[in-house]
Amino acid sequence: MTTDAYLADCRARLAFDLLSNTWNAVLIWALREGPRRPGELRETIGGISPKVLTQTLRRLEFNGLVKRHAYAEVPPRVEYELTTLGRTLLTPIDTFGAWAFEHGDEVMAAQERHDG
Amino acid sequence: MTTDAYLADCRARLAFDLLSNTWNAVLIWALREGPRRPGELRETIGGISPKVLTQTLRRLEFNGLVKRHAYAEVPPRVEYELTTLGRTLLTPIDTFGAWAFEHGDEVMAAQERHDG
DNA sequence: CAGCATCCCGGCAGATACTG
DNA sequence: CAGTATCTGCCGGGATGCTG
Repeated sequence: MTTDAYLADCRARLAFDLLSNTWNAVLIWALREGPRRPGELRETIGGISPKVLTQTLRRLEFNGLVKRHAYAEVPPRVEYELTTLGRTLLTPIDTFGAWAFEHGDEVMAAQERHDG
Repeated sequence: MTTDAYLADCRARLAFDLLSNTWNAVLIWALREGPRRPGELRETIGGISPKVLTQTLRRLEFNGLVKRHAYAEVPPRVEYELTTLGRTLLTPIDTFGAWAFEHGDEVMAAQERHDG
């Protein structure tokens, strides 16, 4: 354990706030192999509306995790790419993915148990 | 990277949903060393209201991450404790804590940059 | 002390329609 | 195709007061 405290105003909170949205982690992961266009992202992810996609990407851009590239063409072309900082989140995200892969069943079982 | 895909309906979403609340990760971390009473938790964490504390603990209990022990005493005494499943989340949480410790400044710098 | 009931607020997300 | 504007609903979070 590297963090000795974890309180209300702890800096560690920052990392969770970054991924506390429905799509943030999904988009970072979808961008892991390089620049992608919004259309591509919508197709590969599925279930995300164009508005929410833009909204989420801009939020990531605001936090310095994603860089936006706009090309003056017709029809317009835009690409989003992970920044160096954004790329450093891939490993932590994968840690949680691995956890879910291993323990997801237990969580769902507990949920169903408390339903009845 | 252990997860090959990360889409809208991916199981990895489960892990982020678990920690997508303001206090979930904070409470798990605060319980890492053993059972704690609500009063203790409020004191060590700070900035969380009694209602939200109970609300969050019950949510964790629902997901099988925390166990609640109630003792029939006067005044009433209650303790919350991490389950085996809940304890498996400590390492992933610490991964993010370490990330925030290392990259928190960069995120805050990016935020302030996009403000002006 | 632990916890519930109530009311309120803000942000995320979804659906839809429209602009360049 | 990319993005915006608007409206809507929902849930988490906070404040307050009351009960056992």
